[in-house]
Amino acid sequence: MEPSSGLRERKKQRTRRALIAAAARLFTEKGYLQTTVAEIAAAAEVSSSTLFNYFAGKDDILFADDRYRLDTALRFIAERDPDEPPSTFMDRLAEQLIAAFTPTDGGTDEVTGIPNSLRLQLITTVPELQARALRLVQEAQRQLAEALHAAYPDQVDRLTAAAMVGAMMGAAQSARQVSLERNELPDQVIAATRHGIEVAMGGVRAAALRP
Amino acid sequence: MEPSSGLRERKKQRTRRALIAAAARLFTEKGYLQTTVAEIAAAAEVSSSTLFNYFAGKDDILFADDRYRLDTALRFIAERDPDEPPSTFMDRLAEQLIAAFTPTDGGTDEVTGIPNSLRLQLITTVPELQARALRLVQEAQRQLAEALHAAYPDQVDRLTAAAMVGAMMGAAQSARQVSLERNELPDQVIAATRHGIEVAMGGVRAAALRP
DNA sequence: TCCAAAATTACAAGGATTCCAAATTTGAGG
DNA sequence: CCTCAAATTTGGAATCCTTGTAATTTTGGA
Repeated sequence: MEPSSGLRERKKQRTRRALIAAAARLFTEKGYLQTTVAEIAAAAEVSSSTLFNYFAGKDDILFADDRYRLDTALRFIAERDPDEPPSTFMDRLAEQLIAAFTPTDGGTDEVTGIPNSLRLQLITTVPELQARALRLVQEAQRQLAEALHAAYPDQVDRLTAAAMVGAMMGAAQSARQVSLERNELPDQVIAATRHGIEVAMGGVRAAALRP
Repeated sequence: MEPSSGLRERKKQRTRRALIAAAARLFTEKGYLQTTVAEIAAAAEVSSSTLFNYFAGKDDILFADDRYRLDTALRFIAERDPDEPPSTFMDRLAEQLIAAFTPTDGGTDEVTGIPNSLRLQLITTVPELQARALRLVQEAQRQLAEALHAAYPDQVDRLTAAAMVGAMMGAAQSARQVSLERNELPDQVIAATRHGIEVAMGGVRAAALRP
């Protein structure tokens, strides 16, 4: 029982990547709605049944690596300096979130190899995918808030933690959206996101100081 | 051509209400996923085709009145006292949003007659409906931000308006969610929402004062 | 009463998703 | 190398949502 080495495991990873790659290619060529699950499976040389073994649905293929991103942020919170006060920590977390929101540029996802531009275009274009993305963000917020409370159990109660995370993420998203709708350049999108978080930070800092 | 009186129009409204009522009843009795579109149509004594004439999809039936709620908030912004400064206006808007978030209690929706408890339970339970609700919230935020900017074109730019609305709504939602997950009473849910908005207001007020 | 517009309907088709049982492949032990 | 149990894959049926179309019915006004 080799958990991460055996042939079986390697083959599974290869199939998984093949499915993601096939989906990305077809979505780019024909669009999301015009691509059928059967076509993706065929392009990856597996049956449709197998596709559903790997992903819960057509939309899940695009969000295959989301747990990875979230884990990065959760680790950032968990591994904080135990002596750092909440107020300055929130400032650093803000920077971290800005970085996480960055994938506006022309790169490709580290884990899945999906071009960020494709993902972004699909999320803003296809209602079904926008909805999926929003659900993931909400779940991420939940966990971030929980981690924040766990990091400062005596100084930040669950409710305040949720409010702080919600304010930061909500402001960041809204501001970012405005910039994206203006078709601004990546640098400007990041600046807009930063501005949004900065607006929220006014209240977040105050909440972090008042235990 | 009587726009809102004729028999034709009245009959349409009746059919619409019948569909919503049938859906609400069946969702309550058998659950959302277990209820088919055909069953809803049959219970309302129309064909499935007609159901799709009235609603874009099964999930839309539950959100039939959302435009109404949003319009209320938009009117609140549009009809502000032209001389009121942004900072105090935002305080009043905050109260307004808390009220809008209130439907936690045991009442039923004014427009559709759907019990708030049913809607809330379904939204938190069925992923598809949660996603739909989140998309509606995002769209509402967009319009609120636009209205806010329109109300104070010289003092609140679009980006800051979006950030303010995003922070308030994000914080309110997150905090409310925590309270709901604890199965708290309506009063406590409202208090939690208020707390969330209060956290966000710290930054929002500052942004409203800095033109 | 008669007509044109508006609604409703039946029906077919396409596609996502679930389920299940059969067939295949893999890993490990002998 | 051989064999077997477990893990994977697969084909295919079945259900349901959703869209599109063309026929039919209903409605309001002339």
